[in-house]
Amino acid sequence: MRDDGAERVTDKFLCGRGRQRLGRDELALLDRTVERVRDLPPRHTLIRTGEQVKVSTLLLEGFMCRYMDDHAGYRQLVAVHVPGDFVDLHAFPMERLDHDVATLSACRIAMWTHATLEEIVETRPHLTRMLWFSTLLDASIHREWIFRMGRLDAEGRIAHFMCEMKVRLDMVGLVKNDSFDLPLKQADVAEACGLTGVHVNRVLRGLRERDLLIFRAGQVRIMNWKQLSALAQFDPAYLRGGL
Amino acid sequence: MRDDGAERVTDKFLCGRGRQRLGRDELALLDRTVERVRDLPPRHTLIRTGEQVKVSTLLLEGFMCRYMDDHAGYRQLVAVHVPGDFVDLHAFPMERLDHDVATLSACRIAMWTHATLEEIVETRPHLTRMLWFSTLLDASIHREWIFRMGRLDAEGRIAHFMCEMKVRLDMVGLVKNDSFDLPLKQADVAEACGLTGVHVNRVLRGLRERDLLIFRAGQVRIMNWKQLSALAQFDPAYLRGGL
DNA sequence: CGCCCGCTTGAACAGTGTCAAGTGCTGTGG
DNA sequence: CCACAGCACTTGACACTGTTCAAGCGGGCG
Repeated sequence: MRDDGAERVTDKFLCGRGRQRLGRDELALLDRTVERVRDLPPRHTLIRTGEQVKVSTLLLEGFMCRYMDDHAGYRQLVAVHVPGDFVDLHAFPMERLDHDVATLSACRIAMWTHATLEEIVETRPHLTRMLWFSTLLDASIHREWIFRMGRLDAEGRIAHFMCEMKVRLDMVGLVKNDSFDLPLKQADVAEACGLTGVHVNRVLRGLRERDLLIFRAGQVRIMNWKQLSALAQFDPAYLRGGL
Repeated sequence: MRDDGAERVTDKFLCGRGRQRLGRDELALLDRTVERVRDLPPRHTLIRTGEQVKVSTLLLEGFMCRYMDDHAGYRQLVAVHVPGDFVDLHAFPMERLDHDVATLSACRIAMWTHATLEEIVETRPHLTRMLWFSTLLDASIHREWIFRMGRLDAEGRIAHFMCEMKVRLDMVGLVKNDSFDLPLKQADVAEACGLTGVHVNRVLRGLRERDLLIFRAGQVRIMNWKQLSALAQFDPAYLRGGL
C-alpha cells in the first residue's frame, strides 16, 4: 500500500507464495509499467487458442479460467484463476497459447505489454526469476490437477478442487470464516473435475448431507476442513512452490 | 555437433521446439558449464518430494518420469521425459519439488548447479528466456494431460499418450519407420493415464486387433497414425509451444 | 529347471454417465 | 401484479465403462 492507502495493481501478486522476496522497487516497477486496467463482463473470452498474444494479464478481481474443448464441444478447464494470479504470463515466452482464456465472473484485470516484460528480462534478473517462478506455480497446480483426475474418485476430485480454492483465496484474503465466493455453476466444477454436471450435483449433495461443505449460489462454506481435506488427500504445499 | 563429431550434451535440447533461437554461443555456454554427466540405473529415484535441490538435470539418453503417490500408495505419473528434456529445470526457481523424479530405463543425464544457472540468469537474458520457455513447454504438456484425463476415455487416453510419445521422440530423432523404443511396462502406461494395468492391457489388445498400434517388449509400432490420432483428438501444436 | 515378473483373460461389481422429467428461482413483459 | 420464459439445479432409472479379484500363461534369468 502507498501512504495514501490507494490500491496498487500488484497488491495481491504472489501473496503467500514468496511475495516477500519481491523488493519494493520491483513491485513499484510493475505498478508503474502497467499498460492498462480493464473491466470484463462474465463469460467473456479474452484469448483464443493459437492467436498471437502481445500482452499479459494480472487478475485483480473476479475469477477467470483457461480451457480446452474436445471434438464434441465438451470443455475441460485446465486452470481456474483467482485475484493476484498472473493469468497468462506464460504467453510472454510462448507467444501463442494452446488454450482459451476467459472470465467466469465479472473481472478487473491489469495488463503489461510484452515489450515491457522484455525490458524487465533484459534489466532485472531477480524480478525475471520471480516472474518465472510464478509461471512454475501454475505448472505445479497443473500437476496436482493431473493427480486429482488420475487418482481420485468424483468425491475426492470435488473435495480437492474446493480445498485448493479455499487455500488460494485465503492467501489473498478472500476467505472469511471458512466461507468464500466462488461464482461458478455446478457445470463449471464438472468441467474442472472431468465429471458431468449431473454427477457433480449428486456428489455435492452427499458432501452437504454429511456436513462437510455447502456450495450454493456461488458461495462455498466449508463445514469440516479436516474430513474434507482428508477425502481430497489435500496437502497445500504445492501451492507455495517450495519457497 | 563440433567439427570432431563428438556429441555435446545439448545436442537434443529443444529440438523442434525453438532450438533455432538458441545462439551457438548460448549452446556452447551450456555445454561448457555442465557440472557433470552421470549414468543411472533403471527405476532409480533421483529426487524425492520436498527435498532441497541444488542442481538441475538434462536427460541425454533413456526415459525418466515424475510422479506423485496417493495415500494408498497408488502412483500417478505427472510427466514422462525423453532425451533432450530438461527434467527438473523448474527446481531452479522453485528450490524444492512437489513430486518425485525417477528413471524408467537406464539413463544418462547431465547436471548444472543452480549457482551456474543463477549466473546465466544474471548475465544472459535471452538464454534465460529460452530456459524459462522450456519449463513452459512442460506446463503445456501438463495441460494436455489434464485434458486427456478429463475428457478422453481409456482408449483415447492411451492413444493420446502414444501419439505424444511418438511426436516428442520424433523431434529428437528417435523414431524410425513409425516405430520407437518405449521401455515402459503396461503398468507404467496405466499410471500415466489414470487407469488400471488390467484395463490398459485390454485396450492395447483392442488397438492391436484393429491394427492401430502395437506395444510389445518396450517397443511401439504405430500402424495407423491417422485413426490413432483421431481417436486421441491429438494435435501436436502444444508440443511446440507456439514458436 | 524352475521361479518370478509381466502379460493375459474372465466374471462380478461399482462408479459414473446418459437420458428424461421435474422443481424453483429470477427477470421480463403484459 | 401476475404469467411466463429461461436457466440452473435436482432427482430417478438405467446403461456402460472401467475396476476388482482371481486365475492362468509365457519367457527370461539365476
